Amino acid sequence: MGVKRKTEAVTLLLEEFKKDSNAISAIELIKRLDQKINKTTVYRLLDKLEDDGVIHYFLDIKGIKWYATCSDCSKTQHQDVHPHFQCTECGTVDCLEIKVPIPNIPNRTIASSQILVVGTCELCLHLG
Amino acid sequence: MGVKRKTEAVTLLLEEFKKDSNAISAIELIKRLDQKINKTTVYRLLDKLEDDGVIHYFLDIKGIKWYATCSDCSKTQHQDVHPHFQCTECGTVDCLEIKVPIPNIPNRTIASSQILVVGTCELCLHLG
DNA sequence: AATTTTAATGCAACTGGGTTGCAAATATAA
DNA sequence: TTATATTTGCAACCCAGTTGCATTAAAATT
Repeated sequence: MGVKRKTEAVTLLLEEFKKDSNAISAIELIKRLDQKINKTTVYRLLDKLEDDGVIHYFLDIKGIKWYATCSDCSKTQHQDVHPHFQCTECGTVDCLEIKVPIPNIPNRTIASSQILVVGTCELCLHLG
Repeated sequence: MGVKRKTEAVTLLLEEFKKDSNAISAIELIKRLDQKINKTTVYRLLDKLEDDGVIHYFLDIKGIKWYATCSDCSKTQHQDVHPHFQCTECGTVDCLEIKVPIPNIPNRTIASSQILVVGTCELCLHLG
Protein backbone atom coordinates (compact mmCIF):
# COMPACT_ATOMS: atom_id res chain seq x y z
CA MET A 1 0.00 0.00 0.00
CA GLY A 2 1.03 3.53 -0.74
CA VAL A 3 1.26 6.82 1.09
CA LYS A 4 -1.79 7.61 3.23
CA ARG A 5 -0.75 10.69 5.16
CA LYS A 6 0.85 13.89 4.05
CA THR A 7 3.74 14.05 6.42
CA GLU A 8 6.73 16.34 6.32
CA ALA A 9 8.90 13.47 5.19
CA VAL A 10 6.74 12.90 2.13
CA THR A 11 6.91 16.59 1.25
CA LEU A 12 10.67 16.75 1.65
CA LEU A 13 11.18 13.66 -0.46
CA LEU A 14 8.95 14.84 -3.26
CA GLU A 15 10.74 18.19 -3.28
CA GLU A 16 13.96 16.40 -4.15
CA PHE A 17 12.34 14.92 -7.22
CA LYS A 18 10.94 18.29 -8.21
CA LYS A 19 14.31 20.00 -8.11
CA ASP A 20 16.06 17.20 -9.97
CA SER A 21 15.05 16.18 -13.45
CA ASN A 22 17.44 13.25 -13.58
CA ALA A 23 17.01 10.03 -11.73
CA ILE A 24 18.29 9.97 -8.15
CA SER A 25 19.80 6.99 -6.39
CA ALA A 26 18.36 5.94 -3.06
CA ILE A 27 21.81 6.45 -1.58
CA GLU A 28 22.00 10.01 -2.85
CA LEU A 29 18.55 10.75 -1.45
CA ILE A 30 19.55 9.41 1.94
CA LYS A 31 22.65 11.60 1.84
CA ARG A 32 20.70 14.69 0.87
CA LEU A 33 18.02 14.13 3.49
CA ASP A 34 20.40 13.18 6.24
CA GLN A 35 19.45 14.84 9.54
CA LYS A 36 15.97 15.33 8.12
CA ILE A 37 14.64 11.88 7.35
CA ASN A 38 15.89 8.57 8.61
CA LYS A 39 17.35 6.17 6.08
CA THR A 40 14.73 3.50 6.83
CA THR A 41 11.96 6.02 6.29
CA VAL A 42 13.43 7.10 2.98
CA TYR A 43 13.44 3.51 1.73
CA ARG A 44 9.91 2.96 2.98
CA LEU A 45 8.59 6.12 1.40
CA LEU A 46 10.23 5.33 -1.91
CA ASP A 47 8.49 1.97 -1.79
CA LYS A 48 5.14 3.54 -1.13
CA LEU A 49 5.49 6.26 -3.73
CA GLU A 50 6.35 3.57 -6.22
CA ASP A 51 3.20 1.70 -5.31
CA ASP A 52 1.30 4.91 -5.92
CA GLY A 53 2.74 5.25 -9.40
CA VAL A 54 4.44 8.52 -8.49
CA ILE A 55 7.98 7.32 -9.01
CA HIS A 56 9.53 4.28 -10.64
CA TYR A 57 12.77 2.54 -9.90
CA PHE A 58 15.42 0.55 -11.70
CA LEU A 59 18.92 -0.74 -11.04
CA ASP A 60 22.11 0.74 -12.41
CA ILE A 61 25.27 -1.03 -13.60
CA LYS A 62 26.28 -1.67 -10.03
CA GLY A 63 22.88 -3.04 -9.08
CA ILE A 64 21.91 -0.13 -6.87
CA LYS A 65 18.47 1.47 -6.85
CA TRP A 66 17.62 4.66 -8.73
CA TYR A 67 14.34 6.47 -8.70
CA ALA A 68 12.73 8.90 -11.10
CA THR A 69 9.35 10.56 -11.33
CA CYS A 70 6.78 8.83 -13.48
CA SER A 71 5.25 10.69 -16.34
CA ASP A 72 2.28 8.49 -16.98
CA CYS A 73 1.90 5.76 -14.41
CA SER A 74 -0.93 4.69 -12.16
CA LYS A 75 -1.35 2.66 -9.02
CA THR A 76 -2.18 -0.34 -11.12
CA GLN A 77 0.49 -0.09 -13.78
CA HIS A 78 3.85 1.47 -14.40
CA GLN A 79 3.85 2.78 -17.94
CA ASP A 80 7.37 4.07 -17.63
CA VAL A 81 9.03 1.04 -19.03
CA HIS A 82 11.50 3.13 -20.95
CA PRO A 83 15.24 2.62 -21.13
CA HIS A 84 17.60 4.43 -18.79
CA PHE A 85 20.97 5.89 -19.56
CA GLN A 86 23.97 5.90 -17.26
CA CYS A 87 27.08 7.93 -17.92
CA THR A 88 30.28 6.08 -17.08
CA GLU A 89 32.15 9.35 -16.52
CA CYS A 90 29.97 11.14 -14.02
CA GLY A 91 27.60 8.37 -12.97
CA THR A 92 24.40 10.31 -13.58
CA VAL A 93 21.39 8.42 -14.78
CA ASP A 94 18.33 9.60 -16.63
CA CYS A 95 15.29 8.33 -18.45
CA LEU A 96 15.37 7.94 -22.21
CA GLU A 97 12.26 8.95 -24.04
CA ILE A 98 12.69 6.33 -26.71
CA LYS A 99 10.97 3.07 -27.39
CA VAL A 100 13.09 -0.01 -27.91
CA PRO A 101 10.91 -2.76 -29.29
CA ILE A 102 11.63 -6.23 -27.93
CA PRO A 103 10.79 -8.96 -30.42
CA ASN A 104 8.62 -11.83 -29.30
CA ILE A 105 10.49 -14.83 -28.05
CA PRO A 106 9.20 -18.27 -28.99
CA ASN A 107 7.70 -20.27 -26.10
CA ARG A 108 8.09 -17.46 -23.64
CA THR A 109 5.84 -14.76 -22.27
CA ILE A 110 7.37 -11.35 -21.84
CA ALA A 111 6.10 -9.39 -18.87
CA SER A 112 8.52 -6.47 -19.00
CA SER A 113 12.04 -5.57 -19.92
CA GLN A 114 14.73 -3.47 -18.38
CA ILE A 115 17.15 -1.64 -20.58
CA LEU A 116 20.17 0.20 -19.29
CA VAL A 117 22.18 2.03 -21.90
CA VAL A 118 25.70 2.85 -20.82
CA GLY A 119 27.90 5.51 -22.33
CA THR A 120 28.98 9.13 -22.10
CA CYS A 121 26.48 11.90 -21.48
CA GLU A 122 26.32 15.24 -23.24
CA LEU A 123 28.02 17.21 -20.50
CA CYS A 124 30.92 14.79 -20.18
CA LEU A 125 31.36 14.70 -23.95
CA HIS A 126 31.75 18.49 -23.99
CA LEU A 127 34.16 18.50 -21.10
CA GLY A 128 36.39 16.11 -23.03
CA MET B 1 44.57 -9.91 -15.30
CA GLY B 2 43.09 -13.31 -15.99
CA VAL B 3 43.84 -16.87 -15.01
CA LYS B 4 47.53 -17.79 -15.18
CA ARG B 5 47.64 -21.22 -13.61
CA LYS B 6 45.58 -24.31 -14.18
CA THR B 7 44.55 -25.10 -10.67
CA GLU B 8 41.92 -27.54 -9.47
CA ALA B 9 39.63 -24.67 -8.57
CA VAL B 10 39.67 -23.42 -12.16
CA THR B 11 38.83 -26.89 -13.44
CA LEU B 12 35.99 -27.38 -11.00
CA LEU B 13 34.50 -24.01 -11.79
CA LEU B 14 34.67 -24.50 -15.53
CA GLU B 15 33.02 -27.91 -15.14
CA GLU B 16 29.98 -26.23 -13.64
CA PHE B 17 29.61 -24.11 -16.75
CA LYS B 18 30.00 -27.13 -18.97
CA LYS B 19 27.22 -29.06 -17.29
CA ASP B 20 24.84 -26.10 -17.23
CA SER B 21 23.73 -24.38 -20.41
CA ASN B 22 21.82 -21.66 -18.58
CA ALA B 23 23.40 -18.81 -16.74
CA ILE B 24 24.43 -19.48 -13.14
CA SER B 25 24.36 -16.99 -10.31
CA ALA B 26 27.52 -16.46 -8.30
CA ILE B 27 25.54 -17.45 -5.21
CA GLU B 28 24.47 -20.73 -6.78
CA LEU B 29 28.05 -21.49 -7.79
CA ILE B 30 29.26 -20.86 -4.27
CA LYS B 31 26.57 -23.19 -2.97
CA ARG B 32 27.45 -25.91 -5.47
CA LEU B 33 31.15 -25.66 -4.81
CA ASP B 34 30.87 -25.38 -1.06
CA GLN B 35 33.49 -27.53 0.70
CA LYS B 36 35.48 -27.53 -2.52
CA ILE B 37 36.28 -23.91 -3.27
CA ASN B 38 36.18 -21.00 -0.91
CA LYS B 39 33.63 -18.28 -1.65
CA THR B 40 36.30 -15.63 -2.05
CA THR B 41 38.13 -17.80 -4.53
CA VAL B 42 34.96 -18.35 -6.54
CA TYR B 43 34.41 -14.61 -6.85
CA ARG B 44 38.03 -14.03 -7.77
CA LEU B 45 38.05 -16.78 -10.38
CA LEU B 46 34.84 -15.52 -11.94
CA ASP B 47 36.48 -12.13 -12.22
CA LYS B 48 39.52 -13.55 -13.91
CA LEU B 49 37.61 -15.77 -16.30
CA GLU B 50 35.60 -12.76 -17.26
CA ASP B 51 38.79 -10.85 -18.02
CA ASP B 52 39.85 -13.75 -20.19
CA GLY B 53 36.63 -13.57 -22.21
CA VAL B 54 35.61 -17.06 -21.12
CA ILE B 55 32.48 -16.03 -19.27
CA HIS B 56 30.44 -12.86 -19.11
CA TYR B 57 28.30 -11.51 -16.32
CA PHE B 58 25.20 -9.41 -15.85
CA LEU B 59 22.81 -8.49 -13.07
CA ASP B 60 19.33 -9.89 -12.61
CA ILE B 61 16.18 -8.14 -11.38
CA LYS B 62 17.46 -8.22 -7.84
CA GLY B 63 20.84 -6.84 -8.79
CA ILE B 64 22.76 -10.03 -8.14
CA LYS B 65 25.46 -11.39 -10.42
CA TRP B 66 24.89 -14.12 -12.98
CA TYR B 67 27.52 -15.70 -15.19
CA ALA B 68 27.33 -17.53 -18.50
CA THR B 69 29.86 -18.87 -20.94
CA CYS B 70 30.81 -16.63 -23.81
CA SER B 71 30.33 -17.83 -27.33
CA ASP B 72 32.52 -15.35 -29.13
CA CYS B 73 34.43 -13.12 -26.77
CA SER B 74 38.08 -12.26 -26.40
CA LYS B 75 40.34 -10.80 -23.76
CA THR B 76 39.96 -7.44 -25.35
CA GLN B 77 36.25 -7.36 -25.98
CA HIS B 78 33.07 -9.01 -24.86
CA GLN B 79 30.97 -9.66 -27.92
CA ASP B 80 28.20 -11.23 -25.91
CA VAL B 81 26.20 -8.11 -25.47
CA HIS B 82 22.96 -9.98 -25.97
CA PRO B 83 19.84 -9.68 -23.85
CA HIS B 84 19.15 -12.04 -20.98
CA PHE B 85 15.87 -13.55 -19.93
CA GLN B 86 14.76 -14.17 -16.37
CA CYS B 87 11.71 -16.23 -15.48
CA THR B 88 9.69 -14.77 -12.64
CA GLU B 89 8.31 -18.18 -11.72
CA CYS B 90 11.43 -20.27 -11.33
CA GLY B 91 14.13 -17.60 -11.33
CA THR B 92 16.28 -19.19 -14.02
CA VAL B 93 18.16 -16.93 -16.35
CA ASP B 94 19.51 -17.54 -19.80
CA CYS B 95 21.02 -15.79 -22.76
CA LEU B 96 18.82 -14.71 -25.64
CA GLU B 97 20.25 -15.17 -29.08
CA ILE B 98 18.50 -12.15 -30.48
CA LYS B 99 19.70 -8.71 -31.40
CA VAL B 100 17.84 -5.73 -30.02
CA PRO B 101 18.99 -2.64 -31.86
CA ILE B 102 19.38 0.46 -29.72
CA PRO B 103 18.83 3.65 -31.71
CA ASN B 104 21.43 6.38 -31.53
CA ILE B 105 20.78 8.99 -28.90
CA PRO B 106 21.54 12.61 -29.76
CA ASN B 107 24.53 14.10 -27.94
CA ARG B 108 25.44 10.87 -26.28
CA THR B 109 27.89 8.10 -26.97
CA ILE B 110 26.68 4.57 -26.40
CA ALA B 111 29.31 2.17 -25.12
CA SER B 112 27.07 -0.79 -24.37
CA SER B 113 23.61 -1.70 -23.23
CA GLN B 114 22.18 -4.20 -20.85
CA ILE B 115 18.82 -5.73 -21.54
CA LEU B 116 17.00 -7.97 -19.10
CA VAL B 117 13.75 -9.40 -20.39
CA VAL B 118 11.46 -10.62 -17.64
CA GLY B 119 8.64 -13.10 -18.08
CA THR B 120 7.70 -16.74 -17.96
CA CYS B 121 9.94 -19.42 -19.41
CA GLU B 122 8.88 -22.36 -21.55
CA LEU B 123 8.93 -24.89 -18.75
CA CYS B 124 6.89 -22.76 -16.38
CA LEU B 125 4.38 -22.01 -19.11
CA HIS B 126 3.83 -25.73 -19.63
CA LEU B 127 3.50 -26.41 -15.94
CA GLY B 128 0.71 -23.86 -15.77
C1' DA C 1 65.84 -32.20 -8.52
C1' DA C 2 66.14 -28.17 -5.53
C1' DT C 3 65.27 -23.60 -5.16
C1' DT C 4 63.26 -19.25 -6.24
C1' DT C 5 59.60 -16.55 -7.86
C1' DT C 6 54.95 -15.55 -8.59
C1' DA C 7 50.17 -16.66 -8.55
C1' DA C 8 46.32 -18.70 -6.15
C1' DT C 9 43.91 -19.94 -1.99
C1' DG C 10 41.47 -19.87 2.64
C1' DC C 11 40.12 -17.51 6.39
C1' DA C 12 38.25 -13.96 9.06
C1' DA C 13 36.81 -9.77 9.16
C1' DC C 14 34.75 -6.14 6.76
C1' DT C 15 31.70 -3.11 3.50
C1' DG C 16 27.57 -1.18 2.15
C1' DG C 17 22.97 -1.18 0.21
C1' DG C 18 18.94 -2.48 1.84
C1' DT C 19 15.50 -4.64 5.47
C1' DT C 20 13.07 -5.83 9.93
C1' DG C 21 11.11 -5.47 14.64
C1' DC C 22 9.45 -2.66 17.81
C1' DA C 23 8.35 1.19 20.65
C1' DA C 24 7.38 6.17 20.30
C1' DA C 25 5.39 9.92 17.68
C1' DT C 26 2.12 11.93 14.68
C1' DA C 27 -1.81 12.35 11.43
C1' DT C 28 -6.48 11.61 10.66
C1' DA C 29 -11.11 9.83 11.95
C1' DA C 30 -14.72 9.64 15.41
C1' DT D 1 -10.62 15.47 22.55
C1' DT D 2 -10.08 10.95 22.39
C1' DA D 3 -9.37 6.80 19.79
C1' DT D 4 -7.36 4.48 15.89
C1' DA D 5 -4.22 3.74 12.36
C1' DT D 6 -0.19 5.17 10.03
C1' DT D 7 4.42 6.81 10.11
C1' DT D 8 8.84 7.42 12.06
C1' DG D 9 13.49 6.57 14.25
C1' DC D 10 16.54 3.57 16.11
C1' DA D 11 19.26 -0.33 16.54
C1' DA D 12 20.14 -4.39 15.00
C1' DC D 13 20.23 -7.25 11.31
C1' DC D 14 20.77 -9.52 6.40
C1' DC D 15 23.46 -10.84 2.68
C1' DA D 16 26.04 -10.34 -1.74
C1' DG D 17 30.32 -9.14 -2.52
C1' DT D 18 35.25 -7.42 -1.12
C1' DT D 19 39.81 -6.86 1.31
C1' DG D 20 44.07 -7.91 3.91
C1' DC D 21 47.10 -11.12 4.99
C1' DA D 22 49.44 -15.25 5.91
C1' DT D 23 49.79 -19.85 3.73
C1' DT D 24 50.00 -22.98 -0.11
C1' DA D 25 50.92 -24.42 -4.55
C1' DA D 26 52.26 -23.61 -9.61
C1' DA D 27 55.56 -22.74 -12.73
C1' DA D 28 60.11 -20.74 -13.87
C1' DT D 29 65.01 -20.72 -12.91
C1' DT D 30 69.13 -22.72 -11.50
